[in-house]
Formats: sequence, C-alpha cells, structure tokens
Amino acid sequence: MGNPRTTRETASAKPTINDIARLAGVSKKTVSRVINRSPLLNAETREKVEKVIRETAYVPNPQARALALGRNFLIALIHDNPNSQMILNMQQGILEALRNTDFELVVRPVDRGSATMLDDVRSFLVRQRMFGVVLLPPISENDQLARLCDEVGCRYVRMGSAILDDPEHMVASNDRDAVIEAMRYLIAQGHRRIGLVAGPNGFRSARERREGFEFALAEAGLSLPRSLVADGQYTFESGITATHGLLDVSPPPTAIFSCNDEMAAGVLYAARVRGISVPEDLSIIGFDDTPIAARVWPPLTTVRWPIVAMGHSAALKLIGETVGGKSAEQEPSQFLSTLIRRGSVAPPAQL
Amino acid sequence: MGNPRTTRETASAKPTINDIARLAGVSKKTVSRVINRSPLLNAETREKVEKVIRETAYVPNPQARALALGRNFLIALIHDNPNSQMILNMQQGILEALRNTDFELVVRPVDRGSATMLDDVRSFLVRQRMFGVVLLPPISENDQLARLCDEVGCRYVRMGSAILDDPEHMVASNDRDAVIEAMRYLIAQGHRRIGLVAGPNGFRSARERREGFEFALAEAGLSLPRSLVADGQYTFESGITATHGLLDVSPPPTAIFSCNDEMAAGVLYAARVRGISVPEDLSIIGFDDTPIAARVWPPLTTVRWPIVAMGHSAALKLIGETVGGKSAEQEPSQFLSTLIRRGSVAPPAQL
DNA sequence: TTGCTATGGGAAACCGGTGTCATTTGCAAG
DNA sequence: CTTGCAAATGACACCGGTTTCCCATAGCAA
Repeated sequence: MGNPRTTRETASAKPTINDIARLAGVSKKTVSRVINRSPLLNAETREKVEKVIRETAYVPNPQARALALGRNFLIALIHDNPNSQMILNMQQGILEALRNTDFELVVRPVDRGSATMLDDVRSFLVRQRMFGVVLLPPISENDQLARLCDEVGCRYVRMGSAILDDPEHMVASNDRDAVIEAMRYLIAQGHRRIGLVAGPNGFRSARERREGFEFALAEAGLSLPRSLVADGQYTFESGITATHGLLDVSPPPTAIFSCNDEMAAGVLYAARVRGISVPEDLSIIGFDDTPIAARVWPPLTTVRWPIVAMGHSAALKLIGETVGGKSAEQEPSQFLSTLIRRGSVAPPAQL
Repeated sequence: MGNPRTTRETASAKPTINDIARLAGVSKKTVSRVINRSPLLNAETREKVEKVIRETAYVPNPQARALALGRNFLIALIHDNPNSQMILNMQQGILEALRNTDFELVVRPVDRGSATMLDDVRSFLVRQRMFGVVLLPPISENDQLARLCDEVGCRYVRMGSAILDDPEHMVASNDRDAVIEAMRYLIAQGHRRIGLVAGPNGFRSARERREGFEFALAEAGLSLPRSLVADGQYTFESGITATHGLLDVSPPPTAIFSCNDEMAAGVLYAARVRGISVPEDLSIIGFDDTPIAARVWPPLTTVRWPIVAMGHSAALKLIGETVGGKSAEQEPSQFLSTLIRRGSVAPPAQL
C-alpha cells in the first residue's frame, strides 16, 4: 500500500477533507459545512474553501459519508422480470436524473414467488443503507414491498398503471384512457367483433387495460360475448394459446386487442400458423411498444407509454428534496400514453 | 437519531462488531478475525464468536468495511446498449454467482461515443471503490477501458467472442466455430449461393463471425462473390437495408447468414416487404438467439451462446480468489455455442 | 469600559470496521 | 530454570467523513 503520508504530499492521490482543510486554512468541520451548504457560514470563508475544492477537484468519499450518515447515496431499481427493454428504458430515465448528483443506481432483480423475497429485499435495503428504491411493475403492485420500504426508512416510488392512490409514492401512466383511444380507432375502422387477450389476474395494469377495453365497447354500443375474452399471462406463449381459442369461435373476431405486445406477437404468430393474413383478415393492437412490435411483420400498432420520462420523474421524486429544494412536489406523477399506428390494423374484410 | 447509547441496550437495532465483541467476551479484532476467516484463530474462540454472531444475526456493515479497506464489495456490469435480453441474462448469471456472498451488483450503462466516457467510468470506479467490473460487448472490446481498470486497481473481466489473448480477464464464446457449424448445416441443405449480412467494422465478434462464414464456404469449395456480402451495423434497420442490396443481385442468394438476430429480423422483414417467402425462397440464419428470434414468423434458426453461464463464470473469476480459494483458476473461460434449429431454413427451391 | 448575546469556527468523539504492533501464554530446547 | 519461539489475542490508531459541544470574537447596549 505504500506510504500514505509521504505520497500524499507528492502524488495526486485523491484529496481528502483534511487536505482541503489544510490548504484552505480552516478546519475539517468548516469544509464539511461548505459541502453540506450549512447556512451558518461566512460568505468569505465559503468562497475560499470552494476555491480550493475546485482546484483540487475534491470529491467527498462516499463510503465515509455513508458510514457517518448511516445512509448510502444509492438508489435501487427493483424489478421482477418485466420485459427487458422496459428495464433499460427505466434505467436510462433514472440515470439521466441522477447525472451530476452523488447518487448511484443499483439494479436488483428479485424473484416474486420466492418465499424469501421480502426478506431478501429487506436485508438488501438495510445492509446497503439504500437511500431509495424505484419499484417496477409488476412487483410494484406488491403492497407488502411498499410497507417494507416504509419500515426500513427507505424512500420509494412505485411505477404503475393509472391509479394515483398515493401520488407521493407513485409515477403512473393512464393505461385505461390509452386503451380507450386505441379501441376507438379500431371501432372507427369498422370493427364490431373485437377479441381481447387479457392480462393475468391481480395485475393492476391488466385490470386497467381491460376496463378501458370494456368501456370503449360499451361506449360504442357493442356487446362483448364472453367467448371473445381470453386470458393471457403477458407472455408470448400465452398469447398464442389465447388466440387459438379466440379464432375458434364462430364467427371469429375481426380484430384482437392484446394487453401487451409480447402477447400481441403471439397473436400474430398464431394467425400465421393458421394461415390468416394480418391485417386483411385480422387486425391487431398491442400495448407497450416493445421493440418486437416494430420488428414483426406487419409491424404492430400499439400503445406507447413514456417509460424514460417516467423513470426520470421517479428518480427526481426520490432525490428531489435532497438536491433541488422543493421541485419534487411539482414533478408530474401521471403520464400520457400514445397510440402508435403501424401496419397491423385495417378495416375488416366484410366491409 | 435518538439516543444511541440507551437504545442499543434495549432495542434490537443492528448489532455492531462491538456488541459481538462484548457478548463473546473478546476484542473487536478477534471478531473481525472470525469474520474474515483468519487462520490464526483458536478453534474454541472461533466457535464461541460464531455462536454469538449466529444468535444476534450480526452482519458486518458494508460501508464501514469499504471505508477501512478502501475497497467496496461492489461489482459493476458495464455495458453500452447491446440487446437488452443479453444484459438481463448476464445479470442473472452474475447474481447467481454472487448469491450468498457480500457482493452487490451495480449496472452501469455508458455511452460509447461520448467524449467523456472514459472519464465517467474512471470517476465511477474510483469514487465507488469498485471491487471489479464485468465488461459486456461491444464495449468490452475497448482496450482503453481495460487499461483504465488496471490503472485504478479494479479487477475486470471482458465478455467477448472467441479470442483468449488474455484468459485471465476474458470469458468468451467461440463464435467462429459456431458460425462454421451453422454454415455446414446450410450447405448440407443444398444451398450454394449464400449471402452474408456482416457486422460493423472494428467489432471482434463481427470479424469472428465473418471469418467463420468465409471459412465454411471455402471448406465446401464455394466462392464468395463480393456482391453477396453486405455491411450491417447490428441493427434491425441495417439488416433491412443490407438485405435489399443482397436480393437485388442476380441471381439472388438462396440463403442469408446474418451476424446477429436483430439484423436477421431485418432480413426477414425485407423479404416480406418484397413478397419473398421464408424459408421456401430464402433461408435465414441469425446469431445470438435473442427473444425476437423465436417470436417472428417463421421463427429463426440461430446460434445461441450461453450468456447466463458466461456471466456466472465471469463473476466467479472476479471474486473467486476472495471467496473460495483458488477455484477461480479452473473456471472455464471459453464457452461453446449451439445451433438452434427453427423454421427459417429449408432446402433451396431449385433442388 | 464592561457585559451580554449572536455567530463563525475548531477540537474531539464518533460511525463500524481493519491494520499494525505489542503482549500474553504455552511449550520445547538449552 | 531460563531462554526462545510460535500461536493467540488485545490495544490502539486509522479510514474520511459528520456531529456535538464549546470557545473566540464581534457587535451592541448599558
């Protein structure tokens, strides 16, 4: 490890708070006050210290701070296997917000289903003294998790669909409205028999999307035969299975709304297997605007929600008060989704 | 905040090393020795301390350790935008290896291209006192990054294709051989005019895959007209563009090998746009076995490399000496890829 | 000039571990 | 019965910040 005392004088090893104090001719504590923006400081002193900090490119040691404060400057992104593009987009949004702060992002996949999940997360949050966490759907819907965060004194933001029961801890998109818009489009094209590939039970997003679907049908005075609703699990395979069921009914639907793109890709796949042309014989709309939506043939019309922006917002919500004063309060909590029109929708053949 | 002295006695706040020492009737240092498996310990003493540790569920404070050691128990996964499924798989493999260790995983997307990229990474590694990093392709091919890791005393492992110039810092798959296997399959099906959608210049993986392609052709005594090689950028769009170029030559190829699945999806898309049936009129093979490969129609025959296992191996390489003795040395550095046969290959129509 | 109160700033303890070095103990060799 | 050496353990400083507490000085009224 060498000789710290002598090297410190010569080499340009990372300066410590002691170095700054010495160079500025003040005490450690005064430097600390400058760093933490203590108001009880003489402007002159502050100036002097800040100059030295600038010149030496001094950056406080995060570990020492974490130890002294009992709190780490780490934000965790906790997720359990939603689609991977979503995680990346979320990361991007969060990191944008974290740029030029002292915060660092830690990504933490967890296994819902695992009996020890809550304990795992607790020990993770406590041991690492996490500053805050961002919870991604679907696990963001787990209330126990949110309560856990409260318990261990860890700030949190839940990403979700639609409901703003608790705006302070929530960043959401309005899936219901987005689905209604998509359905109106489908209906305007002339579709009257529209099938639904629903999301799994217990998922808020699945419920919101389904409600939007049903609302739009009712609004147009259309009926919804039970046979035109198929359950899905948000997976590609479940989309295939659901679609076969839907296409077996007689007469078959002329359009299918799928609660996510992954399943919509399954709808398309199943249609191909049966030799049904899309969009001539069957129109499809998905949800999420996953990369796959644009890569299949025909490219899928779908609903896009602004994940990056939402991640950004979530991060600001977490750190807002810490950095920029009260701006966090004004951070938008609800985001609008938009319909992306591609090639999987056309008027039904009969018309 | 409260009153640490009194609360410590009553509440079940996290026990510190001092508590353990007091309860076990030994010094802090001895507890520390137990934790760090020092060999200079009386078995009896160790037993006694371990008992207390177990009973109190004591866990050392990572921040304090990081401060004292000048090194954090954090592993970073650094990547710049390869496909997202790959990142997830890699995470999964790494986290598996990290389970039950003190290590934590931090994911760090970077912007190759950015002029400050190296500085960003340096400051990240230094400030957080990273223990080690895993570099994902394509940025793992950046030698400056590797050198940087050395400079700042951060262990690293590069994920890559094929070459093991530096086995100690490398976990690789053998792309060249995998491509040769895929090409032999194509040739065995009767294809003689095979087009290539190449990867971008400067990428090791692109070179390896292309070399495999050329080797297999030569091996079969087939020529490779310059016109049957199209440059790609590993993106969906570049795959489309490249394919149009390939299909414009006369006679057109009966099969196309694409250096990754993203571009292969583009090949398929372009074929559809031109009304060419796959696989009847055109066979396609991709590389990577991205989720999209199984979701398009027809599902793509492709090459899968064992990302999860490689991530696992990379993590063990990093922490190996720290935890399990010398097992790291034996950790395999080279992994075999396999051909996944799906529906995008058939004998050429002419035969 | 004295006395009193703000207010800026410093000394030292502390956060919870680790390293260095000294000390104690046990036992074989001289 | 020393001496010598190794093994086992402890005392204490240290990592780089923050907090607590207290002092010095300035400003101002009496």
